[in-house]
Amino acid sequence: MPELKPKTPFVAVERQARRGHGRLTLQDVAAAAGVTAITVSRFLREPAVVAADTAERIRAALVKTGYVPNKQAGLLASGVGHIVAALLPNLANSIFAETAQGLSDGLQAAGFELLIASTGYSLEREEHQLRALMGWHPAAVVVTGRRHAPGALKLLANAKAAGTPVIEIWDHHPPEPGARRTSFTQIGFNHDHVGRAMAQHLLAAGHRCMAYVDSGVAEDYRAHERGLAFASAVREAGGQVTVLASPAGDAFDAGRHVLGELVRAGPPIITAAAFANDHLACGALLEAAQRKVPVPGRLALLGFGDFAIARQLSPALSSVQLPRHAIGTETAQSLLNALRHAKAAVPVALPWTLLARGSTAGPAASS
Amino acid sequence: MPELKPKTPFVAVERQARRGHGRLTLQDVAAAAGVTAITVSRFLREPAVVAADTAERIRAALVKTGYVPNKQAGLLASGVGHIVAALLPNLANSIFAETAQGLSDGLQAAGFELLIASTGYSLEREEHQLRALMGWHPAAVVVTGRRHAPGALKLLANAKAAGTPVIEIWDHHPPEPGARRTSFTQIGFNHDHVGRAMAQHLLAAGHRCMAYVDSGVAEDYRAHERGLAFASAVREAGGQVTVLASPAGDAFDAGRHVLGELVRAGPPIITAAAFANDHLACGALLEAAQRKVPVPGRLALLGFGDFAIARQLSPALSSVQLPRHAIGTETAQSLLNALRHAKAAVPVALPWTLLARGSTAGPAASS
DNA sequence: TCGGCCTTTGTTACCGCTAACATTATGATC
DNA sequence: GATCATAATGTTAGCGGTAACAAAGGCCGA
Repeated sequence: MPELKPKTPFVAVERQARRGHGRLTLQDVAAAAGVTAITVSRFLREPAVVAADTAERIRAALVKTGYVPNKQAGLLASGVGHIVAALLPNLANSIFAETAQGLSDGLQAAGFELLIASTGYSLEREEHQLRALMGWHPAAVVVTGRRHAPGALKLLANAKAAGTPVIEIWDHHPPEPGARRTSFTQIGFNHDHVGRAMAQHLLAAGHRCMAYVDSGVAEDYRAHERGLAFASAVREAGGQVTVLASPAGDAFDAGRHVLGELVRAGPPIITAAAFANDHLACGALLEAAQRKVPVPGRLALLGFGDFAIARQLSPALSSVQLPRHAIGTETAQSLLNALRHAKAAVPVALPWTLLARGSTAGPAASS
Repeated sequence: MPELKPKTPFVAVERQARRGHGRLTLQDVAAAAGVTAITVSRFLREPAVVAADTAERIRAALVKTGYVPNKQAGLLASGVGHIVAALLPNLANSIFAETAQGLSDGLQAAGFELLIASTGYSLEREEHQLRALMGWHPAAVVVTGRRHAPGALKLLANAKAAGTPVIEIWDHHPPEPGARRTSFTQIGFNHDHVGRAMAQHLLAAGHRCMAYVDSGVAEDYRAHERGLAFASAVREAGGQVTVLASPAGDAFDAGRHVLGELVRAGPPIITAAAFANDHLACGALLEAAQRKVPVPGRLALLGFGDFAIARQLSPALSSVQLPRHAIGTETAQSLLNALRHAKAAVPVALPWTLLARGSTAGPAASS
């Protein structure tokens, strides 16, 4: 039966065929199994629908050829993808690294992949990265914090409008009164609350004159926000607050350096300090030990983040334990649910705990 | 057989059109600019080739529509992509987090994206993740270490054969004599050398009876390898070595726990210990301080990794400084070069430094 | 013997973009 | 002004899959 292919353009200039990119395709597998591409495609997605013996041949062909499906093509054709794009300020910072790990853990189990980029806390870079990531048409987008460049905001709003879940992590904050912007699902905690709780903790111990040591990263608005809330709470209670900026560079060293300023300050002398993160606080704690500044007797120290080292020092550093890993896993869960049920992801306020340890123990030295 | 299937059925049942996935396409932009899709496509890739006024109209159309190119489609059509797939044991571990950050830094500048996954040190999970990542047809693949499951090895070999650079990071080791496997580009350092250097350092300080405290992660072959090399070197010099496994869980706590075993051991008593990482060593150092075990007088401690905390303690912890971040950036460089010149990535042995600090200072207590 | 229904497989078109080739407008050359 | 190189844009086909539809064959009851 000579295949007469009726309408072949006779002359047909035999245009230079654009050869494949050299990879194995469904066609190859299909040929090896004696079926057509669509049957293999079906087998891969829903093995039950192909006949048992065909399935067996396909299975063999898959193994023999070592076929790896091209997800670009699959996504293009079906419109459903399995990429989640995530933007974090920094991957090296233990705080975000654990969140990334949590995300990865939660997503991998469900067969999603993580396309990740870091912004270095810069909104400009965030927008740029976001634009690049959106090109992959991710199934969901995860960004850090609720502040974004206008262009980024537009991209996110578009994505949301197109049904792509958009989640803001590491924050959980009521919308600003004036702001007229699309709201996205937030998974994290309220930094104002944490700042106030830090203040309460120190006030309860009898401190009146305190300091907040801000992060060395100027763009870390969350640390700044905690500082503002801390200061408000202290002032409302009739206390005084100094806000110190910590130098850039190694955070332990920065903390050590800040300790000098803290003990030198006054009158009135500062009897307690809250820090933007545990590394700063640990640096100060270590420096205090070296200078024989009694902690908490002369100066109480309160960290943020409960890094592993915090409880190892003596006195142990009081700190705020955060759902670092949980932010990642919760985000993954929320996101997967949203995708499964085609509804918006639900926001989650995650719990944090202020752990009172030695560095803020007992009533303040009234000295 | 229903001979020749003539041609189009005239009436053409107006088959349900498979509408687009709702996103903006090149067509839309082209329409807005009064040109065809290909012209916009060209403009995006090589602005110089379109006429100045056309370019202006296209630019306007792009802004107006807020177009984001579909990279799946682009990659499918052109075969050139900008995804780099990376597999790391763990993203939360500061050691790999910094490498991830380095990779991200190096790649983002060149417009590449990072598709990342973690293996939890499991070769099985590695193979699984790798298979998933390969489906995106990445421009390059980065894996950690030189040990892989057979299936993973096959995938990597296929990728390499297809011209995709494959890089193994965090290791740099001559091929095993017997092993018949494709060799991949390695960027990292030789763990045997480090293990031996650690031994030399302690031997030089006069220690004869020592311990190596292995990682709590059984699958971390590199830590194990350093331990073996350490033990060999010590024994070759006539010393004795005990290898201790550290308990799983928090590494500081594990280190604290191990310290008890170290001081209890003997006779002959152990006068120096090398650790699989700085967290373990710091735990031991802190515990020693608490128990009033003189360091290095009674017991010298040597870490690995030079984590930020190491030099903050007193005595400061001697440790091995690693190119954590550089492994990432070097890998990115090597990979970009390889892609640009279509040749294999060059392997790189990166430098490390043993930093002698207080915890191993002076000649050993001869006691 | 026939049609109806189900199971299994195949055909066609299309996802959004780009390589290769084709075409048209423009200017330079003789 | 005819010829040809050049610049700018358009046309067609195809990347590797999948949705929608179609068809072939088996089984069944009437």
